[in-house]
Amino acid sequence: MKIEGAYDPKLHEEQIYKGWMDSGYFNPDNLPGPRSENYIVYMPLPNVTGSLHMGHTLDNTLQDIVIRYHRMRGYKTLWFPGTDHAGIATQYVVEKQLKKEGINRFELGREKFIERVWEWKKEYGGIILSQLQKLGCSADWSRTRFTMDPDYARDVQDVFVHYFEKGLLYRGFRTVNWCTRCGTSLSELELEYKEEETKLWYIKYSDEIIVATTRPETMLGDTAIAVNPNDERFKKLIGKTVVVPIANREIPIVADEMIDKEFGTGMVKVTPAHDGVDFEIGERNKLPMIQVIDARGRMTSEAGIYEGKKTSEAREEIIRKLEEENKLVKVEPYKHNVAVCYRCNSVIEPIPSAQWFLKMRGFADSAITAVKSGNIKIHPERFEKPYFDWLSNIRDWTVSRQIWWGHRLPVWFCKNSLIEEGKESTEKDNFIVTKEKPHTCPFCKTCDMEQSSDVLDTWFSSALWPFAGMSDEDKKKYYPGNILITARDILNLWVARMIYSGIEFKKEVPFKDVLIHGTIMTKDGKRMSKSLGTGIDPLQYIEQYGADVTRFAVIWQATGQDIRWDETAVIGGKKFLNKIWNAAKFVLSNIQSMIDDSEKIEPVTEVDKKILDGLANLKQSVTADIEIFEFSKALHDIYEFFWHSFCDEYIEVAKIQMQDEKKKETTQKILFYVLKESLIMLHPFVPFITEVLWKEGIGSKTPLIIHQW
RNA sequence: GGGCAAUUAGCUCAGUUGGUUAGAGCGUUGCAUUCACAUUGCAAAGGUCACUGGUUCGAGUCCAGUAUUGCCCACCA
Repeated sequence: MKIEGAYDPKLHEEQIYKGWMDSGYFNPDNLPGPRSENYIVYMPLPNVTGSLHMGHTLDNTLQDIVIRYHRMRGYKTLWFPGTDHAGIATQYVVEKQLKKEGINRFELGREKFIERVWEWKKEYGGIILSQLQKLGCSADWSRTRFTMDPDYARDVQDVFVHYFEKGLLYRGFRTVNWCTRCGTSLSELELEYKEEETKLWYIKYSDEIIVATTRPETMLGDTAIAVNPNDERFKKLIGKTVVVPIANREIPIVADEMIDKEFGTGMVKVTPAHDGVDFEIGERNKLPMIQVIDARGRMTSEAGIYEGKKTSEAREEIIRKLEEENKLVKVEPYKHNVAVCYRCNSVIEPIPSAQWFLKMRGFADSAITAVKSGNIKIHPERFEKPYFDWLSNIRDWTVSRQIWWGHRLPVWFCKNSLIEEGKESTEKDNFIVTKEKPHTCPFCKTCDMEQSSDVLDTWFSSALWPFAGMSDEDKKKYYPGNILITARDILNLWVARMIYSGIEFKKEVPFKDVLIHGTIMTKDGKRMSKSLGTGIDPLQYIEQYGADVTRFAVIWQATGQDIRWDETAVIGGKKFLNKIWNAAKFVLSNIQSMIDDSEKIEPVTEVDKKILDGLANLKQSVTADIEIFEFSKALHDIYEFFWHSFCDEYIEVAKIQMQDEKKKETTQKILFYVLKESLIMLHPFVPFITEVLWKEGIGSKTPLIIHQW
């Protein structure tokens, strides 16, 4: 009983955490008791480049609550931690580092560059995980995985080969979203949109044909004009041809349902090589592709005299030329969204290239069924709608990336039958898919084959997180999990992909519940962002007030809606911890020896009865609330009970009751009992202070972390 | 263009299936107390529950519409 002074988290948190680590109780294999039932959580992978922000703090505190609660409830609990290699993001970070040294990755070469990334990972890659430990997260760190670990990589390659052999993965030459800075393709989920003030140029192709465009420079790659088949004005034009100005090429006029009669003139220039929609129109109408912009964002030789110029330069010159030729009939100011790379913010250029695609229809259906059938429940339910919408309209997923940091494709090309660049075959006539490097080339029988230089989209590997890279035993024992807790922005990007991957490879959904929590924003309702300088650093709170206060402040506000961060919740947390500490100090200094509370306490007075009833009711409601993920409500209720019912009312009366020899013993028992039970209920929320009081105040030999709820 | 959410005390938010004087944290005001805690206690002030209409004996709570704000999705070039 050495609870003295005021509570100082700095004196305890590190030591308490070490005690937990040493106990081994984060690992389900070390937990005492029968524990027949699993409770498993797969941590949403933080990027290896990450640093703890408010989003992580909320997300991981919630996960820690469910883990700690179920551990105390006697489950075999396992929280799988790890980091994501975050292909583009990490490559970008290391490239910036190189830039400071005055070199770029091409000068270094692929192998040396990857070595540098590994070095970077070794030095900084553990930061986010150690920050989660500071927060008190009770994940099983002995099972930490990294999505580029050898075991993980092997599983990723198996999956690739599996998809290919099932005919679900194909190579195609298509117009894809391309980041000219990163030099890679991107999936639609990796794009962000930025509003841009631009112009809509009306260009006259002939007297009858005028089109409106925001990108005049792509006209050099036009291979058709399209109109809506139901547009009476232009029906007579369908099937005729027209000459593209400047390029002087004859192109057909085609019909396509996709064309909006109301927009612009109702006629559209079709550039299959440089626009996703146009590519599809091109496919439907069997139009050729003419690539006028290259992978670096410069005009190609197909652009004639504009070859080598940046698209912006080419645009200006083309507009000038059109004016000279009287082909520019109107210019309107126009506002629209341009796609930018989610990592480097560069404008996305759709260009045609050979990529690998995963057929999504079947997977999407299985992911839809998993939720519709109730095998997986999404909370709150309203998030089911965007999930279904996205999966219903899904397109094949571009899984290849032209960067260096990532899982290299297990694809091998014959060196002697390589096909002209930009015209790669989509047939299996010059490559094979296999995990091991082949001994002899099946095509030319002489070369030693060359591995594809592409790597996989990062999400291809994170989609396998609930099982990839685990030991064979863990794969059997610790799948499926129970719940996935995350923010809404990765519901499709990641959660949906884990669901169908789990069904495909484990024949069972990876978790039963998906809990989507609110997003933490600034007090003004702005998104917290490092680059905008609007972020609030949770580490600063942990440093100043301790992890418990930080967790308290986050949960206190996490009611399910988005959170406008309220600084005063931190003050509230700090006061509450002080209250807990002092109440414990009072109770423990007013009892002579440790009380055996195993026998039922018989209340003597009305207040005795009231507090015991209150406690019993609280326990019931808190338990129920945690089960339905109402963590904030549970915390508010404990707070209310502990502060007002216990401290303000009971303890005050107890001071008087303890003067009376007839009531003294019962009062002491109740004080002790209510304190103990309160610590138990508070533990998942504020684990450090409760464990300190449990160990040093109550003097329990077994830690609170495994004490029965 | 479509969808979702929010609008309740000065600030940030609760308010379950419609039912007596609408709650909390922080802040404000007054009083008290060095007896676990001034990181305290007691008390108080402060709200036409965005607006309009409807259902009902009764609505912050249900329905319709309006306004404002935020988020997401979308192939209007």
